[in-house]
Amino acid sequence: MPEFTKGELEIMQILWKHGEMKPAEIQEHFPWEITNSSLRSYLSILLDKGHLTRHRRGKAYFYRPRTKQESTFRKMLNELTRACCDGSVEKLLCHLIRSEKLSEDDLLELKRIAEASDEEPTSGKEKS
Amino acid sequence: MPEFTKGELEIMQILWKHGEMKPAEIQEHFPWEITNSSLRSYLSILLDKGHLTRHRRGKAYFYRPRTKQESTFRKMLNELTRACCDGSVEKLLCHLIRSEKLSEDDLLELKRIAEASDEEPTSGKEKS
DNA sequence: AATAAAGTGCGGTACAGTCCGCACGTAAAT
DNA sequence: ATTTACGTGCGGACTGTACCGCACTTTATT
Repeated sequence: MPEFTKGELEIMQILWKHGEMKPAEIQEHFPWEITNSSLRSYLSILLDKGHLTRHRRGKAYFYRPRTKQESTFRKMLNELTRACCDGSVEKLLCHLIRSEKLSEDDLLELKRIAEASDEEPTSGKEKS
Repeated sequence: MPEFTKGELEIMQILWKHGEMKPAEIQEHFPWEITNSSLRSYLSILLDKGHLTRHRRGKAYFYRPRTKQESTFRKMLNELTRACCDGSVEKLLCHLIRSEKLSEDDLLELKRIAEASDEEPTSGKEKS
């Protein structure tokens, strides 16, 4: 149960970004060509799964996300960590830093964030 | 084309960890109950997709990963970043740090790694 | 009230993913 | 050479995903 299929995830992204939309609007923002029909198939599946709500306004339904981007992020991150980093967040960080995805600026930013969070730990999990 | 399906990814994990195994061995390490038959279905799919090689030893085939864990990591990370962090690695880092997944020790480690990579950038991507 | 435009519900096809049984091959043991 | 144990190949069933057309409903327009 990988939370979302490819198409479903696309829709969630668009909705997370724009907040509330009707099918035709989502269709316009969709990253590839798709008919309104297909799009609405996804929408009703997401509705069934409980990831979306909708309510009528005018003659169309407007869809709104019920599942938070944040919680999806965590699930995907957990999966990634489990699958490719043997469940270790440390390995994840190492991979991340060695992955060439980070620019010089990112590294400095990272250091800054780490120091800030280190000094003022608002949500740090205790390990010892 | 999400690279691997759930079942396929499980097998890749096991193989990444143990290096080379025959079906019966993989089956034992599989995280849930599955028949040898089903398992082998996955294996032949992975073989077709080119993610695995196999060669006979005794009367059984031994399977070995052809696709690297590292490259899978990158693809999954890209997808995660795109889907939940608007494509920004910075946001990914923020999410990560605020996600309560990191312990105090992790943060210190993070700072250490960041400093090390900062001083000796072996694979840093230029941004400016 | 008739029409046009916009939107919905429903159903349907095609293919991928998951799961399995069974007949056949192979190699060692008797 | 026959049996037994282990392993493989093949094909099948069932479910989910991706995708779409069409008939119907609703609202605004004239």
